[in-house]
Amino acid sequence: ENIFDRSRMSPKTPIKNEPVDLSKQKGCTPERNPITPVKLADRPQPDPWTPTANLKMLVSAASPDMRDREKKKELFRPIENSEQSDTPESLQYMVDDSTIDEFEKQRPSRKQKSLGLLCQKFLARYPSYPLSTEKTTISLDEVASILGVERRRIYDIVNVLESLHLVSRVAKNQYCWHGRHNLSQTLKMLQEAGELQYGELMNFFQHKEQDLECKFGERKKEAIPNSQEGPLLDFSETDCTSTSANSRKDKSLRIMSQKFVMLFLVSKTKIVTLDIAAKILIEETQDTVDHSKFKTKVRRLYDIANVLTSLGLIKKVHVTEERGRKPAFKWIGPVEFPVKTDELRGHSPRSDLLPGTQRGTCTPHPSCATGKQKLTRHASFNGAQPCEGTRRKVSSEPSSPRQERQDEYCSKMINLAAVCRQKIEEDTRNPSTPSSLSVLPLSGDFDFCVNSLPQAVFPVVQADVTRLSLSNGVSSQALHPSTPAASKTENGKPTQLSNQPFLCFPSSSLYMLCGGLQENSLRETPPTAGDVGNRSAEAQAAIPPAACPKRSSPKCALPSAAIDDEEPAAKKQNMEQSDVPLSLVIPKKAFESPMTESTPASGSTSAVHLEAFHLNLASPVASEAVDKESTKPLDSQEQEKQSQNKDSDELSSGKEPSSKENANQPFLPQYLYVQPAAGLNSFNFLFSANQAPGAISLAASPLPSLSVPCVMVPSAALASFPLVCSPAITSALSSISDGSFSAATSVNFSMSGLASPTPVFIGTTAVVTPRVSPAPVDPQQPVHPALHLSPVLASSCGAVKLDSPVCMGHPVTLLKLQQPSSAPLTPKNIRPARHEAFFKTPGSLGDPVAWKKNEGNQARNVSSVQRRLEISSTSPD
DNA sequence: CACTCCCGCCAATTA
DNA sequence: TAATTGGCGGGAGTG
Repeated sequence: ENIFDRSRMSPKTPIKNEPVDLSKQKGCTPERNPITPVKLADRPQPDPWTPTANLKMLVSAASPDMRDREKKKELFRPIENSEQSDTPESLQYMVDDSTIDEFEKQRPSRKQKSLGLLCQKFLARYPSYPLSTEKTTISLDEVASILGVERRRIYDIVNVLESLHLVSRVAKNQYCWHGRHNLSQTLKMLQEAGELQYGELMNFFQHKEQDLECKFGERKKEAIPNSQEGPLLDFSETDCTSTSANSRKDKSLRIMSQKFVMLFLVSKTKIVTLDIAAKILIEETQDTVDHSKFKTKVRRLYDIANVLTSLGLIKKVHVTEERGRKPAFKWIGPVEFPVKTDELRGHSPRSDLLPGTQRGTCTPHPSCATGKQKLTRHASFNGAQPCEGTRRKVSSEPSSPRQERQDEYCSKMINLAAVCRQKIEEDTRNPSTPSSLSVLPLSGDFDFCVNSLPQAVFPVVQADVTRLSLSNGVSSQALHPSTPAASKTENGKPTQLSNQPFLCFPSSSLYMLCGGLQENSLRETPPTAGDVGNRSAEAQAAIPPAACPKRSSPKCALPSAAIDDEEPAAKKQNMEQSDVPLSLVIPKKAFESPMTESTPASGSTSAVHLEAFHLNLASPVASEAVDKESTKPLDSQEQEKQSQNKDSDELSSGKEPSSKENANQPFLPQYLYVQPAAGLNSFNFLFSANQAPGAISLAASPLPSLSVPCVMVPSAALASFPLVCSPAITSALSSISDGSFSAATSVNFSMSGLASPTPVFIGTTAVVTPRVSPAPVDPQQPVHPALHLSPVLASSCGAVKLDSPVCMGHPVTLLKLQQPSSAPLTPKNIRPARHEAFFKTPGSLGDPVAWKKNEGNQARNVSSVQRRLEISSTSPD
């Protein structure tokens, strides 16, 4: 077919331009008709083709011509005419009608030009299972010319293939064809990553939102995983990548592709709707909600889907949901992979992944590959590991297993986040307000916020968690006395507070993210504690400075009340100190009851979910932690630091900000709050901006980062509100909820009214310890555990204030807080630098090492997830 | 009209 | 600086 087309087309114009021109020309082209007779089949019947055969044909035929043509295109255009004219066309031209029709046919219909088809052609050129020994190099230029397409299109294909390790980039314009040998491994990795992440979420969701689940469940699940996935992938693979280009690549098709695939692998149904996937991806990316972004994401997903379809991994289907029929894709590729994890992590993954990529260049790769590299890479590694680095990071290779672990944790975190987002999104959608996120005026900021949150938070969190025990908690404190945390603690809030992890609230759909705001630091908090921290916060803030305010305002609402009350003073102080944890919340009361209540009463589902969640997390975490530790000592440290930072940040940010003054408050914590409008099924998330930083810090391991403190609240519950986290409480909590949790404890939250519903609370920090504890030493491990969620009931106390008002109202609000304060909080180890960089903006930092990554990531915010991941990974020192 | 998604501008990166 | 990559979104093709 192609050939035909080519013959016709190619002669004329190579590719693009033609359409229009062609039309005219086409008229001319008639000649082709003669020629094309064959063509008939071409367009219309894509399927039929045999990829290879056609390809070959095309190639053979086209290649020569095509190449030239493309290049010539422009030239040709003019020429085309001539050419065409040359041919009988002119005559035909006359003929027009008939000819024209043919043209049309011939004319490359859109379908013919589709990326999927192009991909098939591309794939046809290479053996699915090339001899392991030999490597086939692919020249982009050559392929482009052969296939008669713009190079740009080839990039689209190659990027997706690269994400699956079917090819790897060797050098400029040069890719190495690996074939599908590694595909299963790659898929395993992705699946694992996805599962880890989303698994928890899944459970969580499932329990709670069964309803949603029905429809959404899958989605959510998927979504969750996705989010995680992204990161995971990123981490593992990205590490390198991230380093180099956080910015662009984060959003890259490559990453999106991996995430997308992860979703499928995670999904029970194996069906992923585009919208869900888009949402998920956006989340990760942080982008947000904008409709435009959504559209863009969808476009990209189509691009990816076309390639995956060509690979025979998915097929288009339609899913009928509430809203109606939605386009979706079903996974038709392999579902089970034998070794998955082990291999992946152990070696196979890498080998597979890497290998695939191949970069033989990077011998070192493995090491490099590992997540950390990125981080380190930046700084130290760059030089050291050129391999990948040189490459571009290739993208994602799955590099190291370790990373994966981290990733897992992270992913979990992420998943949660993702879930939240999804919910949010859903809510938004459903509800009247489509884009909840967008809702916030902050959009820009918003993005940041979001990004930051997720990214920073999650990743960070994980790392921390794993390594540190969440936040603060235990590990950090215990483990790292030296850490800032302690100091903070003194201030008033225990370190733990600062750490705070997550809170999950049952009901409604709010999402709050809290971050420390720069402002805080600015304003009030003098950087005392940790300049760095502050800075970091600032940095973050900086990025979106504008945003901050915005957010703050919105958010303010929420927490503010509660926060204000409590915190104000304390908070500020804390902030200064750096802590501030989640004061937002409130709650002392909560403590008490919460735990208990939560567990039992609360409920219900949510509680359960949470718990489950915890469990899940914990286990993985722990393992990961261990692994990581073993593997990466650095990371752990970093993580710790991060965690600390986070904690502090979180805490600080958490509270205050929101409530009161939002933006400017002394410290505003940054929160990201999202309300789901509609029905949210809800989750509410509360993140503290602070965390992000922390998270960032984590970077060390790519993964890790659960530490982030987040609070998720179910929308429903929100109404009541509830949650608060107070450091103090934490302890209580810990005891209450799970043991695990308690230890860490930092988290506290109380839910007020909601109790019943299910407030869930997840605290990273606190929890950690206990379970993990064993490994206390390694903070990391503990950390994971930390994540646990503990459901808490909140009493209605203070918490309510916070949220309810504000939160509830808006569909979504994100606040980004940067919270500098936090940094201060836990200054610990954290390197200031990072934070700064981290926060700062992307560019600014120049920091060395970690920064880079972090910065990059952050800077970009955009790509939130990835970056986060990256960031986290970065940490290493 | 909605869904797809091609096309290619142009920014980010790299050489 | 030039070339390579690749994000992004307009807007056209398709149903």
